[in-house]
Amino acid sequence: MVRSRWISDLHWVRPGQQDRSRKTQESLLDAAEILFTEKGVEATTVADVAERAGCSVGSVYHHFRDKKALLYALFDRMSEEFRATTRAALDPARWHGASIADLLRGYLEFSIELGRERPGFKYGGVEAARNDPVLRERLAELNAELSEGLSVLLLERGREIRHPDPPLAVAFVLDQLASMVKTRLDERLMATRLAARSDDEFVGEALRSAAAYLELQWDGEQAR
Amino acid sequence: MVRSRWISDLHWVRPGQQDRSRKTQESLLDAAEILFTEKGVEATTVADVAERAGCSVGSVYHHFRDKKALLYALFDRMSEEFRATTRAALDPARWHGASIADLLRGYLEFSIELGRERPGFKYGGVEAARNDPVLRERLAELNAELSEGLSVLLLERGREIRHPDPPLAVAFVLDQLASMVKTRLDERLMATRLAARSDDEFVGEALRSAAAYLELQWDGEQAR
DNA sequence: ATTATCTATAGATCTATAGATAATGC
DNA sequence: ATTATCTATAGATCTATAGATAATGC
Repeated sequence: MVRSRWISDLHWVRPGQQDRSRKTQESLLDAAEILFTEKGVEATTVADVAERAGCSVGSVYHHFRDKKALLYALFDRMSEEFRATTRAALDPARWHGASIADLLRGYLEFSIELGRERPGFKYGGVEAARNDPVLRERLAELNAELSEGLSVLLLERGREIRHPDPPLAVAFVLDQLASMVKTRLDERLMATRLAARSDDEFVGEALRSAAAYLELQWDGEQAR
Repeated sequence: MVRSRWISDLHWVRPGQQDRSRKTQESLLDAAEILFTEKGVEATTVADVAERAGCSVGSVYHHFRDKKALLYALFDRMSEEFRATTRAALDPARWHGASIADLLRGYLEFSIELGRERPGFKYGGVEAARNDPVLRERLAELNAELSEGLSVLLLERGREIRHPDPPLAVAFVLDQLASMVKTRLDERLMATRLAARSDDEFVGEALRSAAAYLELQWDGEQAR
């Protein structure tokens, strides 16, 4: 039986068999991650990616069936990293004894750092995914996983919340923080009035806002 | 002296001299607004715009020097509408006697409605502007104008605010509401957990959050 | 007579492939 | 012998123009 040289019939990626092959493939994905994020997928030509990766156009098509396969492979790679990072971050053992305020601070600092380190992530994921229904769907799943995990951790600490509808309040506050981080990380958005303030100040006010909205009570208060 | 037939040397738009000319031009801008917003500027071809507007490609180039001129003209048209609408909305007379909560509710309902009616606006303006430095700059000015106006109205009512730093708090809360509305209006973003809730519930919680964060006090409380 | 529109196409740009050349590892 | 890379280019797509045709308003 003749097996396809490609991993998938839909979005073919050739599995590299030599070391240099895998290296080239990684360079291509690295180049694509930067260019796709900076200029968008459409505005980036296959020649741009090849040049940045230091190889030829022909090489790109040796590894990836077409431009879309390159995008999908990049998305896969980023998904895996994102998933691994958030799973580690959500590990309950890591948060034993932490308050809601601790959790939210951790979440904020985590998302800001992730977005700064890997611009491709921003918050809410690859810009590229916005115009492709399949990727959009998968992106939604990734974000849902993070949001779910955080929700559970927060609701376990529901005693701290005096807002009359904790599930609604938790959903709201997570959306709120995510939106704000996303806006803050996207330097292409209009410079908002808050952009001039430091990250510390931003995180501080965001926490103050969340605490006030959730009507958090700390342990001393619980006994009253 | 031979005068250019174009309004500007940079982004030429031919001033229509017959009625049907102006009509075609409007149809082209209408078509561009929809297509550019739905698919993005790059993914939209000049032929797409012409077809949607019900005219030929040649006609597009009779009215607009090139594709970029069409984008700029569209941006101009939207800027003017946006400016007129927000100026009317910010008219101090309109808000005489209103509390901060009234103002914020007005702002939220206004932005949601505007974004729904004219998808090109969303919140924060034309998607197209994101990849063009000139438009990005002008978009920032538009948003700054709205944000400035709102800030003034809110700070005039500073007595209601018990947050220790009212200017910071107002900047923060305006950014917060803008980010959330933008996220909510962009159906291409991942379906957040809040997406299932009604607009009323969304506005209600957003106001509750803003009031708690600003530590608003109403008149009855001021006297204490 | 002038302005607006259409059809047809030149020219530029980009994706993807064919075929030749170089490197790797059994 | 197989795998990876490069060069050169065919084919598709898109922008923009040239030149012919139709509509408008003095």
